[in-house]
Amino acid sequence: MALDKEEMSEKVLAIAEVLLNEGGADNLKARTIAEQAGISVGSVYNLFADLDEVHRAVNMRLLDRLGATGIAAMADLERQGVTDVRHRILAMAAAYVRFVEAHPGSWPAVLAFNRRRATRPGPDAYDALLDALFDIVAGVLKAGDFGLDDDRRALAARTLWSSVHGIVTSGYVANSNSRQAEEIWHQIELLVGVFVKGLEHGGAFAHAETKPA
Amino acid sequence: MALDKEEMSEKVLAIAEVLLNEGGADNLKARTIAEQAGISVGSVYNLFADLDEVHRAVNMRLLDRLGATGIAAMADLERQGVTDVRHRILAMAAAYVRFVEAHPGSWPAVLAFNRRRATRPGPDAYDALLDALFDIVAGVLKAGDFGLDDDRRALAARTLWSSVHGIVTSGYVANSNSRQAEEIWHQIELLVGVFVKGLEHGGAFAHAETKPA
DNA sequence: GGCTATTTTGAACGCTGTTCATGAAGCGCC
DNA sequence: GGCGCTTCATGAACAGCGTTCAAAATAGCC
Repeated sequence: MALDKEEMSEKVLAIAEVLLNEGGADNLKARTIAEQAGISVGSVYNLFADLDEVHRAVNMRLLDRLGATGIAAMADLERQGVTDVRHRILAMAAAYVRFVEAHPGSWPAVLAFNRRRATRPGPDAYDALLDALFDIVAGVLKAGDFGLDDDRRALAARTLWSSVHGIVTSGYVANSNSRQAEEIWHQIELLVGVFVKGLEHGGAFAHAETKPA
Repeated sequence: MALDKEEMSEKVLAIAEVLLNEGGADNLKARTIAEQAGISVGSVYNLFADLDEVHRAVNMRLLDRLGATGIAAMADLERQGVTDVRHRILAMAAAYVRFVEAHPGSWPAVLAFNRRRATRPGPDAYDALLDALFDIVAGVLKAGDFGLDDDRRALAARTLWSSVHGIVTSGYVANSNSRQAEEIWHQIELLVGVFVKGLEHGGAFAHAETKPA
């Protein structure tokens, strides 16, 4: 009859996700969660060490889902036979933008989340999820033949990711006007355009080219 | 003898900046400010409407200083006779990175700061400062002749800014290892390299090129 | 001095995250 | 059923937060 421990945890996380999405990190309150889940405040702390762990768990779910939609977008292109690198990157970026738009409140919370209390040593599951996202982008870059070694391609993937990420967050920190959505997309189109063109013309090694002059 | 109202406000802001830098937004507490400034809690609220206004004011000071260092970096290059666009952009980015590194705690607070309580209509002083930063970048792009009209160049400036911004924040959200500083700089070098190369080869109009095919 | 306007004050309010003694509920065993 | 033991849910209680506001102190003026 009563919910399992794990079921209740998921219920709590679902509630937490809605709260985060509606009002950001400040809206994640232990008493609200308890009330909506039909349990007591103390029980929340029985399932999770503190609210930070709840927030962290919600973020991981979001990152996980983002990765899944990214892979799905890739699969779609594969099915359609799209091989053009620029198009594929744009499709990835579009998936990212859609995802962020679908989570207007909780995505800033994902970004602003400061995990300074984690155990010091080594990368955690959080970083693992981010790496998985990088790998997807790196896979797309692999398709285009830019004469990049593995290290340089991975660097390019991270750079591209960070840049798109910056465009999206810069745009959404401002106002969520309808014009902002256009602005974000224009920036992404320009970025991907110059990025691909730049890679084609060896811009990734601009430093080495300039030096011997 | 006693401090002027404005002097006290500046003292409060100086204290607030230190607090933000040391412990982020959570470390900005009314009672701490009052204690360190030698006044009572209520007096803080006499100078500022609430803590958000204090935070906002600190952020504005930081953005102001960032703009000043950017202009100073530009002037340095001018004096040295550096005209190469790539070098100038890299110098700008370097100034930005140094600034962020100099404010490890308060810079995330600037970015995460959500100004949703401001009066709805129109851009405020906050946006004006950000626009000033954009203009600096746009000025650098103007030097290079990429065949861009004003709108497109402004878009490219915003894109470049957002991308660098994304690289820096992505890098710093992770861990502040010494390796991270290198990673950030490698990403910036690659970004600027492909960006300039891409602009030189008309990558900013990749969409128009691809369509008629 | 006295009178008024202004400013400073800190106790008090309502909210927060978090804890923990208390009690209820399950469970195996006789 | 009765009993001991463990496990878990509970919500009052605590410390801390931002913010307010009646009262006290101060400043300004005649």
